Amino acid sequence: MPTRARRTQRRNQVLSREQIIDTAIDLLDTGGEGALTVRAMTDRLATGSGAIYYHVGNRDELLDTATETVITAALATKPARAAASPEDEIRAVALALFDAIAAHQWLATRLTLQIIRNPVGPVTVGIFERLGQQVGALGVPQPRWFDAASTLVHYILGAVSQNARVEGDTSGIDPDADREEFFDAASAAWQALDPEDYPFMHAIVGQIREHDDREQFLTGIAVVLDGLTNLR
Amino acid sequence: MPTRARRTQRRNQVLSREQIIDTAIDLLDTGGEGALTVRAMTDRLATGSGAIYYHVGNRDELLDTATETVITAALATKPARAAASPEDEIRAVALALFDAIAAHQWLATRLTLQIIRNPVGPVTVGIFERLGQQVGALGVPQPRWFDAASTLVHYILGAVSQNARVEGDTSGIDPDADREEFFDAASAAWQALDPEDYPFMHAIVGQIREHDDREQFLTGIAVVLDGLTNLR
DNA sequence: ACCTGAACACCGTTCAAGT
DNA sequence: ACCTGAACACCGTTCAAGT
Repeated sequence: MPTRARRTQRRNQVLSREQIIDTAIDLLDTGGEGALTVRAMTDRLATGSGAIYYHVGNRDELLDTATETVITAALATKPARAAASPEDEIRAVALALFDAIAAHQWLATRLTLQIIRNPVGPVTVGIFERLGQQVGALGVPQPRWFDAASTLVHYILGAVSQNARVEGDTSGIDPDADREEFFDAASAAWQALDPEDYPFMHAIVGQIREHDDREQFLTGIAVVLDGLTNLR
Repeated sequence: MPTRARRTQRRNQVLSREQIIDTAIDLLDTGGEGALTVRAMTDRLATGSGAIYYHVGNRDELLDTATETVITAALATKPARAAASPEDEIRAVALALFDAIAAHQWLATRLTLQIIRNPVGPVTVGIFERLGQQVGALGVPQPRWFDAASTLVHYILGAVSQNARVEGDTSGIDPDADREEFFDAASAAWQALDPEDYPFMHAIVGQIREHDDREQFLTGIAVVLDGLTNLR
């Protein structure tokens, strides 16, 4: 009769699941997916590998839980105050995801993976519900709600994933300088393409150089929202 | 003076780079990214690991080359005949990518990865050029070409990636039966969600069950195209 | 020039054993 | 109940050596 749970555990539980997830996220942020090794975890947490497996099952589950933690936090942004338009709500969610992936590069791959194989988890459901609740107010008729929400999710996740920066090679010292160099090299390469075969790339090199990822993302959302308005 | 290259090589070159890439693609298609191991390669090709490294550098490069091969082939679909509309052209490219990922599940992750870190390679450039050439005809003004093409690429790759099926667990015997079961379980889980908290998910369970991925994809493209028309 | 295959450093995961 | 850490099977990659 467990009316009162055994109060003193055998030993102080020194390792919590939460603690494990937090250091996992830390390792991922610092060195990308490759840096999340069981041994790196045991070093940081000063335990044996068994201790980790006692709490988390396996590496893949750890990755999924880390994803869930970050995304849930990102979605927890308060639904704006009172009179926000559906467009504003959608933009808020989209930008929250954009920023989450900017802060955690490894998320891009993992997020897609989770949506593919765990349509029932809090990540997939959370994103769909949050965005989906707005499409009605947007003027989309009921029978098209799923189509509309899917289009939004596809665009947002696609854009956000492709804006993630290079993973693994976080070895480079100054991230900004890296980005500059990266772009210089890319521009040069685009310029070098045969204009006969690649007229479009030639026409837009300048635009690529000057564009701002976040602004372009918002433009894309505006395009999709506009299109959804005409969905009958 | 190498006016005429040494005609007889020391030994018949028995292993070609192309051959290596082909078996890599085969392994990937059969068992997902996890199945592409150097040892599996040496078994299939009856060589030592060194032979493979002589031709390809490393595993990551092999994965990239495989991606390049498949995507290039997919894009090589002839640009429809004469009078195709820009919308038709875009749809043709989109569906080619859709089908490529359907046939090669591992592509989803790898394609995004390549676009992120190799903006200069044939994959990124090929996709952008092919789609981009149409946005002018669509009525998008020059200064917005990059925005328009990006929106298209983001949507298409997002949608196409999220339609990829579960990787790794190709262990299940009958893929169709699997899909059925998978959907039944998902539907049940969605039904079980609290309708107070998840009104949208409840409203669309039926739509999810009945929808067709490919059709929905085309709807999404129509939405984006429609939105692009108003991009000034 | 092209290939062999042993060797190396490093993985994720398990499990008997401890407290 | 919670943790330890040696052991296992398996990785990707290198490299001296062969032809």
